[in-house]
Amino acid sequence: MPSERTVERLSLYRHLLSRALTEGAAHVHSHQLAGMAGATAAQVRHDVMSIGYSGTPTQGYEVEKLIESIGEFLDTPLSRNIALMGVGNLGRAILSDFAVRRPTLKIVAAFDVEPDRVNRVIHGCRCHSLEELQQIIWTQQIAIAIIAVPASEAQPIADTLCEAGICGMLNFAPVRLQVPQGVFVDDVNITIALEKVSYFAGRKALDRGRIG
Amino acid sequence: MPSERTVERLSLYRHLLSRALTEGAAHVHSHQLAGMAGATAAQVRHDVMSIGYSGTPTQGYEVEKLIESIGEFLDTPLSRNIALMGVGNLGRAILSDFAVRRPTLKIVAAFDVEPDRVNRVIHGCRCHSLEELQQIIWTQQIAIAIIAVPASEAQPIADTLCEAGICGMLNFAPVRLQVPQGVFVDDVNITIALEKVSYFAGRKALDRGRIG
DNA sequence: TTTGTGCTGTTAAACGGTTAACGGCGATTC
DNA sequence: GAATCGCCGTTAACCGTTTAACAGCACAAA
Ligand SMILES: NC(=O)c1ccc[n+]([C@@H]2O[C@H](COP(=O)([O-])OP(=O)(O)OC[C@H]3O[C@@H](n4cnc5c(N)ncnc54)[C@H](O)[C@@H]3O)[C@@H](O)[C@H]2O)c1
Ligand SMILES: NC(=O)c1ccc[n+]([C@@H]2O[C@H](COP(=O)([O-])OP(=O)(O)OC[C@H]3O[C@@H](n4cnc5c(N)ncnc54)[C@H](O)[C@@H]3O)[C@@H](O)[C@H]2O)c1
Repeated sequence: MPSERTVERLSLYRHLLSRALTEGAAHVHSHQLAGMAGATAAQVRHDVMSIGYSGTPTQGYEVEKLIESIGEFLDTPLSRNIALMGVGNLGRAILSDFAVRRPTLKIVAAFDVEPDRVNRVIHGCRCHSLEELQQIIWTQQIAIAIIAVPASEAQPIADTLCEAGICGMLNFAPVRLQVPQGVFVDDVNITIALEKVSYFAGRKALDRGRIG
Repeated sequence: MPSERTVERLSLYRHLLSRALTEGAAHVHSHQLAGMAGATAAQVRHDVMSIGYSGTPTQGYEVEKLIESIGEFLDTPLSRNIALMGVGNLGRAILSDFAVRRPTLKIVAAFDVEPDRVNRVIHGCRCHSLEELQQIIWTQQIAIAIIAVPASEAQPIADTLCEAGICGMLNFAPVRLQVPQGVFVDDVNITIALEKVSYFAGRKALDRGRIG
């Protein structure tokens, strides 16, 4: 039962390792990976141990094998298919980002209410009307949804998604969604993140004598 | 010295309280605020105590006063002015969001290298060339920056910002930035967030018998 | 005025996560 | 082949955060 933070780090490790692999690295030491990830060597070793992989002394971890082990641990029995709810400014930005990069997860369907968006292909992803939601989620085996609709629509959309059998959501709307147990929700709130940065930047600046 | 989590919750409280205020609520109880924020009543009381505000028994917290107290605690001596680096898909989405909503922080200047974006006003925010960076950061008293440039440009941009005296950054590029001590960086990585959702959604679904 | 109720403020305990320490082993070198 | 070095795996301690428990008080009702 790993913590959320541990899962986040493992995901980060995998991305860093994939990049290192393309740069020709066959082995990495715990302190090297820690340096890339902004963690400590002890934490890396602890995380790696928790997924059951083992490196060798003096050689470190085999990059390819470690990537594979993280995948076996992180990649769930759920399908990798994602639905995007709301193809507005943020939704289109996310689609464009996924079109360029190729993560382990894939956005296979988008949904919107605007008639001029429905049935169009945006950044390689088809946009559907909400009536098709249930059927497409079933046929495409979609388990995860990204919520990028206006705040007032977020809860109704979440309800619909839960009824359709969605298991997890990444919510960008500044609302705390009410979902039944068994559905996982993670919030991304840029305003809160900015206020956090502002607070700690101010404190750090005071310590450094930049201001005050 | 509050933790990052505490600051995030305080910021969330303030937004919830502001909304409650517009809906006519003059007082709130700890368990009510906890319900809105997805926390526990004990945690709310603990957080409120940490900022030095006190409510009254049977009445709870005065919404307006509590908002004010959170503001006195969170709002740093830093100016509320933010710079946006990179006016691409994500940058424009963020600008449009800030143009609609009115948070405590404000994006007062944007920067890009594309000639057709420079000197144009996008969602009410003027886009400048990088040559003007240092001067505008000084004259506009900008302390915080949002990084929405391609991954390959993120570190150079971060270096430039640090030299210009920026105290904090919110980084959307999938790179871990190297910055001097005294500069606070927070990362928002959508891919990692999605993988986290996928992992825990899969686990929860297993527990609920939705799959497997 | 007096009593009762339910909330807050505070302190303490429990929990989880991070960090440190150390034994063991593989590789390398002499 | 032996010894040395350095890194990994594991356990334990430490620290911080969350959670719980309780005393005190303000308001309402009688
Ligand atoms: N733009 C950003 O950078 C940003 C940042 C943080 C949070 N957010 C949040 O993300 C959400 C979307 O932001 P945006 O800037 O893309 O807004 P937007 O208005 O540009 O886009 C919203 C889209 O959702 C569609 N929509 C409306 N109701 C719908 C429904 N019931 N079902 C499906 N689609 C529906 C609209 O047609 C529109 O295309 C908002 O809640 C916003 O607060 C945005
Ligand atoms: N689009 C998303 O939803 C999303 C999500 C997560 C992360 N990201 C990350 O955010 C960053 C931006 O994403 P995007 O989709 O907006 O990319 P984009 O290519 O659409 O926009 C990047 C912008 O940065 C500008 N730019 C390039 N070099 C610059 C420099 N040196 N200084 C200033 N501006 C410069 C470009 O001209 C362009 O306008 C990327 O690192 C991306 O990986 C994007």
